[in-house]
Formats: sequence, C-alpha cells, structure tokens
Amino acid sequence: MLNKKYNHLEVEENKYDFWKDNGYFESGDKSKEPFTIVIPPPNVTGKLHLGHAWDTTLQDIIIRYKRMCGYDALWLPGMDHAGIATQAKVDEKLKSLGLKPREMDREDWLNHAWSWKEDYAETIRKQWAKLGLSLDYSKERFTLDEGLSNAVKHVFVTLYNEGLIYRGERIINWDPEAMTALSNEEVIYKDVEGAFYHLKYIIDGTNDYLEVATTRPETLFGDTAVAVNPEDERYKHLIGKKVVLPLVNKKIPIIADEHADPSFGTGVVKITPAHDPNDFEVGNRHNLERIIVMNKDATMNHNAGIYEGLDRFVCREKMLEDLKKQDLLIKIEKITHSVGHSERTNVMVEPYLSKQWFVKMDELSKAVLDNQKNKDTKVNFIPERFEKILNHWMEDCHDWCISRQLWWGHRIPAWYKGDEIYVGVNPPTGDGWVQDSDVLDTWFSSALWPFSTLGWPEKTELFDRYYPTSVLVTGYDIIFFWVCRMVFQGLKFTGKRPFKNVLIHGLVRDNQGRKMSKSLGNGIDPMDVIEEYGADSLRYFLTTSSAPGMDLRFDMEKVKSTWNFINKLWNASRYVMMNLEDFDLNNYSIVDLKEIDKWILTNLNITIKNVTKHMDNYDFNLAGSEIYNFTWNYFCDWYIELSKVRMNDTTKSVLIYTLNSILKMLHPFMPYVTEEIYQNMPMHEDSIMISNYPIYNDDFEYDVTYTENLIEMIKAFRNVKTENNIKNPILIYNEDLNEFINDSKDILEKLLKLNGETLIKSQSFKDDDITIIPLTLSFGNVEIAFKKDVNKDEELEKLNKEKENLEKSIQKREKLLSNENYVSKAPKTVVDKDRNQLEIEKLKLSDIIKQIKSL
RNA sequence: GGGCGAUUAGCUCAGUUGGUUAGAGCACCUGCCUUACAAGCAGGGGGUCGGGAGUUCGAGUCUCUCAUCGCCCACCA
Repeated sequence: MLNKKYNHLEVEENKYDFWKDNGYFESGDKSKEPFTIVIPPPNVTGKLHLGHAWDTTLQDIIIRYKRMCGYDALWLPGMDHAGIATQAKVDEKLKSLGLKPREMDREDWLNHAWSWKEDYAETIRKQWAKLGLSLDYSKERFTLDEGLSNAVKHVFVTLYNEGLIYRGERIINWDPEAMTALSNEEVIYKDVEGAFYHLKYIIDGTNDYLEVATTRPETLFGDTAVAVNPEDERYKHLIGKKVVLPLVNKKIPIIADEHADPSFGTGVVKITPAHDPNDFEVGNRHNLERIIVMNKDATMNHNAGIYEGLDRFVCREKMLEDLKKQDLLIKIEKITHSVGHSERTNVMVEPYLSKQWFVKMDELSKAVLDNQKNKDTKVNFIPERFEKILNHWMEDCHDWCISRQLWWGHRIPAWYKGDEIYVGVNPPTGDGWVQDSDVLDTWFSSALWPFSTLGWPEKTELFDRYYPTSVLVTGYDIIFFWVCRMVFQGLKFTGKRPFKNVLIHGLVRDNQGRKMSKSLGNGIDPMDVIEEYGADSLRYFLTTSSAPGMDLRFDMEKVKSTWNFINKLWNASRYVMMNLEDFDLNNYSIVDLKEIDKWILTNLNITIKNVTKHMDNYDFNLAGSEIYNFTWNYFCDWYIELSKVRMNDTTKSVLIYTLNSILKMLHPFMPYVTEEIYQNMPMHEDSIMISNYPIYNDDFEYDVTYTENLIEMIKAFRNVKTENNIKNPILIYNEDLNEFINDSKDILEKLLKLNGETLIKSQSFKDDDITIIPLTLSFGNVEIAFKKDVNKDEELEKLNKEKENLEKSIQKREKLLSNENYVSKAPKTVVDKDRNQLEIEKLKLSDIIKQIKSL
C-alpha cells in the first residue's frame, strides 16, 4: 500500500540502482528490432545544467518508450574530453595550487588532467542517475578511449592519404590566452567599442599622403602594401608608386586589388598578409611578403622594433602617441564593431599566420548536400526547418582548421624528420622522428561519435547491429558545428547517415526569457529542482512545456503544478488500492462491462491512440497533455466518482486496467513515481520499465451515449444550482426520461446530493411557491425546482445575456446552413453537427424565453 | 546583406492535413474540510489569435504585406 502522502524523495530513492542492477538498462536482445540513441557526450568540465537535463530527458523518454514498445533499445552513454575547455579548467586548478601548468612536463600535466576527468565523469554519472536516465553503462565511451582514438587516427590518416587533410600556412584565429589556433566556429563575434585610426601614409617622393583607416594600427609593422581599387579614379595614377610606412619608414607599394572597396572609408586599405585573412589572399595574388609582428601571447615581436615585447594593446597606445608626434595621425573615429572572441577563454582572437592542419571541405560537404536530396537516406530534422541550417552551412564552408596547440586531446598522427613527413596510424620505424606536438580539435573526434562508440573502424557486432543510429537529440545551437560534422564524416566513412532523425530542441531560459549564464548568475541547478520537487516533476515539466524546436522558459510554478499532478495520480492510485484490498484477482475480468466501464475504457482507448501517435512524432507536449487530461478529467473526475456508486469486481478490474495503462503511458515521463505505484498494484511484472506499452484496440470502442448523457445532466444541474445559488434543488423529470433516471438514480443521488424527496417525477410534484428552471439537454428535458429566493434583476440580466448569445449563434448557424456552397462542399459530418447544434440551441432559446417571462 | 523564429486570456505556453462558440497551467471570482486528494472538489469570468489585404462555403491555421521583438550566418581595412 502506498503511503498517505506523496513524498518524491522517498519515491525516487533506490529505484535507479534497482533498475541498473537488474540489467534493465542494457541492450542486446537479438530477438528484437534494435533502436539506438547515442548521447551527445557532455564535456568533462563541470556539472550538468538544465539544458543537459532537458536534452537527456527527451532521450530517456524516447528510449523508455521504445523499450516498452518491444525494441532492443540501446542508449549509449559517454563523455567528451572537450580539449580546450578542459585544458583551461585544469590549468586554472593547477594555478590555484601554485603550479605553473605550461612549465610542467606534458606527461605530468596529462596525469592531472586524467584525474580531473575521472572526478567530473563521476559527478556526471551521479547526475544522470538522479535524473533517472536509462543508459546502458556497459557500453559507456569516452572520446579519448583507445578505441575512439584509433578511429580518430584512422580517419586522419585516410583523409590525409586522399588529400583531404593538408598542412599549410594560413591565417587562422589565434587565441593568445590558450595559445592555440581555433576554428571559425570557436570564435564568437561581439560588438565592442573600438575606433578607426586614420593614418597618413606619405606617398614616396611627395608631401602628399594616402589616408588609411585601420582598427588595428599595431599590425602596420606587417604591412607590405596598400591597396586601392583598380577602378577607383581617385587613385589610378598612384598604382605602382610607393608609400612610406609610418614609424617604420619602409617603402611599400601601392597595388590595385578588387579587395579595396572604393565606397568604404577612404578606399585605401593597408595590406597585412600575416594578420588578416583578406590581406592574406591579396598577398597571394600579388606575391607579397608575409611579416608576422606578434608572438604567440600577442606581445609584439622584433618586427615591431622599439615596441618589441609590449602587449598588442599597450603597443597600440604607445605608437599612437608617437604617430601623433610625427603628425601622421589624422583622427580617431570611435566606432562599434564586432570583434572575434575565443569561445572558451573569451579573449580577443588575433587573425594570425600559422602553419596548421586543415580538412578540405568542398568534397565532403558536397556529399552531404547530395545525400539530403535523397529522401530515403537523408537526415530528417524534427522540426523540418532546421535542415536549412545543415544545408546552409554545407553550401558555404571554409576548410576546417583541426590542429590545436594543446596537450589535452588526440595527438596528431604525423611525425617529422627534417623535411620528411610521415603520417600513419602507427609510429614510424627508425630513429630521429619527432611527432607533431599538436592535438586535434575536439570536434574532430566528436564528429565520429555515432560510429566510433560502436567499435568502428573494427568490424564489430555492435556497429553492424546498431548503426545507423535511430535518432539524435540535440539543441539547435550546435547543429552547425557538431551535427553537420557527424553527417559528413558518417557519410564519408560508413557510407550511411549517422542517424535517421535529428530531434531538435531549443535553449532553456530563465523566467524572464534571458539565456541562463554564469555572468548573469541566473542559472538553476537541476539537482536543486530535483531536491525540491523530484526528478519526475522536473522531467515532465521540461518535456511537455514547449513545442519541438522552441525555447523553454524555466518556471518553478509549472514544476510545482506538475508535482500537483503527480500528487493527484498518487491519491487516485491510493483510492484504487484501497478498493482492492479485498479483491480476489481470480475475479479479474473486463468482459462483462457496465455502461460506465465502457465509457472509461473507450476514452482510454482513444487516449492510447492519440498518445501513441504523438510519441511516435516526438510531440511530447501533446502526448503529455493528452495523458494529463485523461487522467485528471476523465479517470479522476468521473470514473472514480462513478465507481464509488457502482463498485463491483468488474469496476475493480477496470480500475486496475485503466490505472495500469495510465502508469505505463506516464512512465517515460515520470519513471520513478510510476514504478512506485506500479509495484504496489496487485498485478504487475518485475518492473514497469520492462512492461508492454498500452496498445490501441478496436474492440474497445463502445457506444458510450448513456454515460455521456449522464455527465451532461450532472454538469448542467450543477451549473444551474451554483449559478442561481440554489440551496435545496429538486430535480423533476418527465415520463420520457423515466428509464434513464431509474437507471441512474444511485449515481444522481450521490453526485448531485439528491434523495427520494428531491429527485422526483413531474406528476408527483406539487408546490406553488416555487421557481422552475427548465434544463434542455441533448437527449431530453428536466426541470430544477427550488424555493424562490433569487435576485430578479441579476437573474434577468444573466438570462438576457444568454439569450443574446444564443440568438447570435443561431443566426450565424442558420446563415451558414442556408449557404449552398457550405452544405455541398463541407464534409457531411461537419454539416450534420451544425444542424444538430442548431436544433439544441433553438430549444434552449425557447426555454430561456419561458424563464424570462416567468420572472 | 542573407536566413529563421515569435506575436493567441493578466502571466507562461499549446493548438495535428483549414471545419461546432480557440484550449491548458498559473493567477482571479463564488461556494464547499463530500470517507483518494483543501497541494483538493464544484461552478464561473476573461481572448475581435500583432495590423492590413487576399484565397476559400469556412482562416489562429494557407498566400502577400507591414510592424515589433528575438536568434543564426555573412561582412565589417
């Protein structure tokens, strides 16, 4: 028997271990069809936030649902080493211990990092457990595992041998804090207050000058030309001449290049090939020298002359003073412009010439675009609109910089000896080879996640059975740097899409609609919510409060109202169990049904049908409200109340059957409480999570008119009673409802608090000092009689308003039904409904008119 | 510059291929401690679905347009 009070802390204790220890989370039943999800691996940099809770709960709902539907459901857990993010955190920790991470031995540092990883992995597993996620831990993976590392090497070497990975000097985004290259996707552009510094570049041999505007004057030490547009009449005559580089006093050429936009600024642009991607291209076209002027920590190098050693921003201030002294600074124009910042360290990135490894993208991305045109093999996005992000990114993508000057990650499988280079899965033989010290971008290994976790490139049973995976669940914010990469690597290396479907969700926001962030301090720890309201409440809230692909505003009140719903379910279950205490299970039968049983079973059946459809479409909000509505408004409000009057063994059987079905449909959303109640039911298997999901059954569609009529009468009666503030109403019925009332007497007396004196036939009613209100029902008429004590004016006002509404509605409907176009074109069922409704409304109107007259 | 989303009750949000008088939760009003549940029960009020035009017998839903808010991508010497 259940405790008197629902206590989420008690209910959620120990159940996770029970499931896990019994192996219910593990996949591998070969007699079933496989269904696979691989978890988007969380970074081992910290705790899970509400976004993770949402993302993983969606997956758990899908996997629990599919498991109950008879699939061999594999949900593969794992974590991501998260290169730069983790390295930054580990460094921070080491610094706080007084150590200097960059001066440590690489192996020592890695030992620290691994122990950090173990700590955080354990924290994350505990949080997964709190959330109730049915992950198959026997197959857990980590991106730096041996197997996954082999996959990474295999992919690198293969792409290298095919010419799709190359090493080259390019302008990359340089993070001077982490001192590593970044990919374009790791750079976040933010609007900052800056300035255009307008400088004089004296034209050689004249007193005249070109006005050049720059936002980064410190790069002028690397200028090797100034460019003007070849069509720009203002400067045509100067092309081929030289200017004197300020402060450096070096002569550099004036060149003509399309890059210079005559309509922007002065139309003259300084060319710094080693510090700007556009200038790099210009430099290539004109064969210009590339002069690097900064060190890796963004201090100036020897090319900056007297400014050598200064930080770039200090140097800027210093040289501006000097330029001013030499009258070479025309003006400083304050502007707001967007500047790239490192996603991880948040410092301004420097475009920087550097030798890095790149993935050549055109061939790989074209394969994705081609595949998306094939409806049988494409990756399907839910909602569909997100496919555009994939396509858009694939249509316009630059080569991918994959080398990182970090220690935490997959070491690049390339070795150098003098000018020789060797790339291979295994180290080269012979002496003198030195391995590339860089590691690969984290996303390089994440891109392989759906198949590397299943044992690829080895031929494994796991891979053969579970790949391609069924669905990937992730937020729209990482479609373009993760989902895209998994798709192109999946197609390239397995020949198949890595997942059939991608279910996209939005971001969790705070109750004011702001993004949750550390700086705002508005983050909410899911573990705190679980403590207060339970994982079941949190899960149901997260997965039913928004439509697919939309953002979610976190609202504690809604979590609380979910708790109330669970409490309602809990109490309804207690009612069912109380009535089963003396029930002999041998008498269980749902064959010889009473009217009310047919009604609830029919509605249950419809609910199952709708819920199944919504679950299959990933419309969890719709599925959730369908179950909520059935549970509260059908089962609790009506069937349980009716059962109090008509309790017998069939009723008890139907109570068991219906509650069991509700529990099963709710289980994916709220695993803990449904398990608790289920285990306390007289008929159950070892666990609800391995029971069968309810199935829609055609045989359960009964004629439920009687119960619907009953409910209609009860509602109408209560309405009139309350609206008119009637203390002691009498329900009067005519001969035509004799049979119906006689069949329902017990129910009406109980639910309407009537008795033999107040539920009477019209001919036996005699009293003059009484008011009669007629009740028009869809199946007949009754009257309510009561002592006259109402406020006439109020009553009249109410009746007139009702009359007006009815007249409007009748008019509208008559007009509609007299429209031949409507009658001939609209479906017959719709038209019939209107006709019926019109008849009822007319009857009601005449009643109202009668009442108004009688007042 | 390109793309996407949002705009529905006081608040937060649903609304399936167009089809009765547009729904839920919270909040609000009235009456109830009825033996599963007062974290509850019964009843109720509240919306010209951002503006305008169009298609249609019929539009919250489809088309066009305008407005406001938000997001993504690109550019930014």
